[in-house]
Amino acid sequence: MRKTGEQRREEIVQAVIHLAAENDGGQITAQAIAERVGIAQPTVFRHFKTRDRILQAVIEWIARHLLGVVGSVAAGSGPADERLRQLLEQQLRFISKHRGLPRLLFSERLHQENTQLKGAVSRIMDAYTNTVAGLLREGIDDGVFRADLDADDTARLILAMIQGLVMRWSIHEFHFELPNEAETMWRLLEPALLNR
Amino acid sequence: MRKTGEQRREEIVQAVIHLAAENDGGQITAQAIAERVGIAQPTVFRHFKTRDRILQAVIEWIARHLLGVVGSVAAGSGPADERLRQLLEQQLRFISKHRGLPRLLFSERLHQENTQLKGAVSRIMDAYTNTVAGLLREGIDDGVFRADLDADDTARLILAMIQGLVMRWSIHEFHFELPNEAETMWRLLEPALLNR
DNA sequence: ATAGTAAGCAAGTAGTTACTCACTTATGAC
DNA sequence: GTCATAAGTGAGTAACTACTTGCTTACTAT
Repeated sequence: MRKTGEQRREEIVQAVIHLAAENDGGQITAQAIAERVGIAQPTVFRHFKTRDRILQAVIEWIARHLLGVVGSVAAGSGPADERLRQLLEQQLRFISKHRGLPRLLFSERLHQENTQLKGAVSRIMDAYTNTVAGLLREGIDDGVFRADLDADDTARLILAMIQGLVMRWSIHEFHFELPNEAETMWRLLEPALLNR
Repeated sequence: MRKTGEQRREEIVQAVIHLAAENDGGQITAQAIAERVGIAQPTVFRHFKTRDRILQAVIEWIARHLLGVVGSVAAGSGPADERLRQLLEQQLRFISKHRGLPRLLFSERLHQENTQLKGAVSRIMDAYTNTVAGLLREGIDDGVFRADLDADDTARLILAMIQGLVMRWSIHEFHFELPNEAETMWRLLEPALLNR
């Protein structure tokens, strides 16, 4: 009876995220989680009834933090194009500090194992898209972005680019600096988005 | 002794691709493969020594066909921008006919289980990027595409966009027409790539 | 002090997995 | 015809999985 349940639950969530970041083929099993947290395997199930509940808590953690970054940058001040650029960079910077995130969010394994999680991921992606689309609409109204942009389509494509980029980073075992890619992305996006 | 080994191996590869396309949570196990092919489970291992060998053969099949599409369109005639547009559409059309492909190529499950496969996926992505980059360079030389484009960076981002798009399609359980998205993509890409 | 509560554990269970073994049977070459 | 070869099978097995059970121990409120 060393720590409270809440502390342990947080530790377990963090353990899963760290395990996902390790590419040594280690699976995210109750045993592996327990070893990482420093408790016995059955104790894991004292804090979460089932493995699915653990993954659910992990997705919630990711959603909270990932959308937190996006939201705070998008809601900032300054011209829309500058905020979008900041959003890209801050997002990539955050992900690069939490290597487990893409492997958890985009692993089909997880989705196959738990259909509920697929819905949760969908909802995160939708919220993300909506935030970016709102930022694009602001920019269109202000005359910064091209008037003929479809805000939703464009937001979805920007998200797709980030996803694909992060996946390449993950497949290449994090061997390049993810935040640097924000500038590369912006070089492609700028002439596509900006008015004139 | 109904069929030859080669026939059975091809059937097994196809079974895996079809199993991956099913979103009912079914796993790609030797048992599931055997049932689909219509043989006993141990017979699967008569044709492939291990499960990894099966997945390797599957990745090879995917590489051959996926890169076949890209290569034939890229090597065609006509202006580079038209060929790139065609490439996007044909690529998405091909993937939409083989729903299992993204779930196999991008599933972390596969990568965690077998590091060799990760390399194979990397190689497919590199070959893909090189083909697109070549097409971009042609267009730049012909004055169709902007001269200040970095062909490699741009090719990687286009691939990333396709990957992210296909992933959204997969997460949304194939509920939208993938090939239609080629036009949406092109609307964003055109002003970013074309000269003037 | 003590009683209730909640965290902890050792040992076990049932299910699933990839893979093996000993054996049978179909097919094609001669 | 026969015989080597290779496809096929039923019946395992060892390893791993999520999860349970019964019991112990630490902390807290009174």
